[in-house]
Amino acid sequence: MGRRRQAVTIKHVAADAGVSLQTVSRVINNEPNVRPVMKERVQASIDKLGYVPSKAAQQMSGSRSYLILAINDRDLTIADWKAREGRDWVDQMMFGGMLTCAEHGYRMMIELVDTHTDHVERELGAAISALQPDGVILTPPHSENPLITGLLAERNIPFARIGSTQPGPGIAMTMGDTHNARIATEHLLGLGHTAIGFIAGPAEFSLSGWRVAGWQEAMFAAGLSTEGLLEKGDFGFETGLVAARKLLGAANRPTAIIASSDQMSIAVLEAAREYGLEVPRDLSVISFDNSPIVRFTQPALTAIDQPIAATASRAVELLIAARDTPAPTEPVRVKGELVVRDSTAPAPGHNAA
Amino acid sequence: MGRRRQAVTIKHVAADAGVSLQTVSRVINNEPNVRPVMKERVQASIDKLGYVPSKAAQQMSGSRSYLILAINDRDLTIADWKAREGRDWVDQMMFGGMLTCAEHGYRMMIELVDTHTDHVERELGAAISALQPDGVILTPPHSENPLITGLLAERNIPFARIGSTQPGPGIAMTMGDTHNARIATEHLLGLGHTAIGFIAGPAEFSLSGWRVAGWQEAMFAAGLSTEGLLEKGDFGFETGLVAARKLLGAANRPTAIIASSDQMSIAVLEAAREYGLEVPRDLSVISFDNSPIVRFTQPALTAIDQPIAATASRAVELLIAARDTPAPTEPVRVKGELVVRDSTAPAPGHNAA
DNA sequence: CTGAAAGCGCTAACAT
DNA sequence: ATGTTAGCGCTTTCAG
Repeated sequence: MGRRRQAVTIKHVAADAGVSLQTVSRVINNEPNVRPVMKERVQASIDKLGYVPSKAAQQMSGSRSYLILAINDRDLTIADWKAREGRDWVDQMMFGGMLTCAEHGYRMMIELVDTHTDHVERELGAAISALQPDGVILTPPHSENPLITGLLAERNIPFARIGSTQPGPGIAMTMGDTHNARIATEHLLGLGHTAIGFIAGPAEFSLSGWRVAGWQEAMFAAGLSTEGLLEKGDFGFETGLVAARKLLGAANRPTAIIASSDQMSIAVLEAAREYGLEVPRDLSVISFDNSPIVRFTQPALTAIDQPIAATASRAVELLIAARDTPAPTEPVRVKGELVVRDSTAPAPGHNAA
Repeated sequence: MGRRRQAVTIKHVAADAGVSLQTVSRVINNEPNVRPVMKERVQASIDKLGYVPSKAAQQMSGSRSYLILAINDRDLTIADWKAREGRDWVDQMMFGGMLTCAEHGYRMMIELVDTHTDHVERELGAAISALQPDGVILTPPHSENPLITGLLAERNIPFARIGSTQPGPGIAMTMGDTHNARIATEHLLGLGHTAIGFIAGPAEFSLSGWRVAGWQEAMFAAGLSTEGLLEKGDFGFETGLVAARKLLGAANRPTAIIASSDQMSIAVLEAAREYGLEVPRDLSVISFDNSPIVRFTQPALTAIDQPIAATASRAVELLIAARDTPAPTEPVRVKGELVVRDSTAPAPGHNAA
């Protein structure tokens, strides 16, 4: 395997255009102080020779790496990939992140990092030393891990924290969980439901709490109680089933349930079947995530669409801009929206408006 | 934004261990000609200082980039991401590819390239010039594009062609399509079906033909005709529906249909409904791909699981090994398997064995 | 506005 | 077995 050197380098371009390396460099980086004539001449040579600057060399010489690193939880991600249950979080991150990166001449790379070990710092530190990314996107549950945010801050690398509103270094971002839970609840209120149950996600995720808050706000605003209507799961089917059974087995059985994940919503469907309840006639269900499978459940699930792609895209923009613009100090909010399908209907005995 | 230089470099390690840069380099790369004592001393310094070599610098100095590029079709991939219909091809490639890369200290990056333009060479050439990957994984329909394979061969970059058995440069790989179609057909034959329809994929994909071949082989071996039992789609729902209607509307209606994609299989389910046929009582269906949604259709689909992750993993291994071992000359075959669910049953009027 | 020089962190090639 | 030298391709000083 012969050594593979860059086919055409800045030198070739410089020689071809009859200018110095520096001038070519200025043209590449769109820097000032180049006469239009020169710029044109150089650009012509670049096009002619098909020159593309080497990212490694650019990085070496102390400029950018043109790399954004998206950090995901290793165990969760691998579990999703193995299970093939349709969770397309990674896909949607790439969708939003990669394409926006490409627009700016950047690339995005996914990096899996263990949350639960004490090697977090070693793992992330190694990735950063090896790759020297220009920006990092943190996803829950990494977003609020002080070991991680601390390391990034210390190394002076711009980063976005998706699913975190805490103050501190890095760009805080949310997908509008409170708002999303509120509009889901309001949708049900509008259908005449008054007993609306909620299955929350695990406490390690801040967004679990925000969603509960949105639901409670809407309920309180409607003058309704949430007493005995809140259960908790871990986003998975099993715990969702337990939670759903509790809700449906209670004396004051809700006529609608909002579950904080698609798997837990499917569990609600299952529990409803067990209790002989027909969805949506006897029970309305709203899901969170809106991953591909929700269109194929029986019935298809009304769901809050988490704007993962849009958020990743926004994160990339902010990270790239962070080079010259100060990062936003307030949390950046990218709101989700409700996609109405067949799992929601007027409350039993309620005359539709 | 202060300049971010490598925190700890090979120099620091060399100084700390009291050896030359070269010795440290040798230890890093596990090269011979280092006394165990030295090696230990250097390793101690590396661990102490938390040193991790910069990929950019390694690449610059003419060694590896430690990067494997996975090329996917831009339009198809973006369409999948947009549609969110559960196609998890990219996920599964990352699953297999990334993890295997990580085991060897490599990373994998997804790159989207347009098939249908004449910029293919420019686009891919640019990615290669910028990134200098140590290996490239080609997926259909890129795998047999001579513009692409030619470019890669010319630049002397090891590459794998998934879904291609043609001779020529690069490692040819298949997911056992002929075999897979055969076992699907045999499964149906075993259930007593004799009229087994097949909905093929588009001709641009070699694997479309292989699958047809596997089906035909099995049919012929059983002494059955395939006359009027073959239709074609483009892997999508709409064309699948047209094909399914043709098959089910024909005089000699098949009692079973194999469709070359999940979307087309869902279309078969839809068409069956139109014709008042109950699956699997009146019609058995086998799908290809086994993406997440097939478990949620009514009924859940029996499907051939395409071993995307396993194939990507194998590709990475072969690519990394290509540095010192000659690449395999025969096509590498990673077989899929049949996952039996609820869409297949004995043929009408057939007594189960 | 343009160019020349120095160096980023590492490894290949050549000493020793 | 170890060290020295010379670059890789680019950008950042610093001179003109």
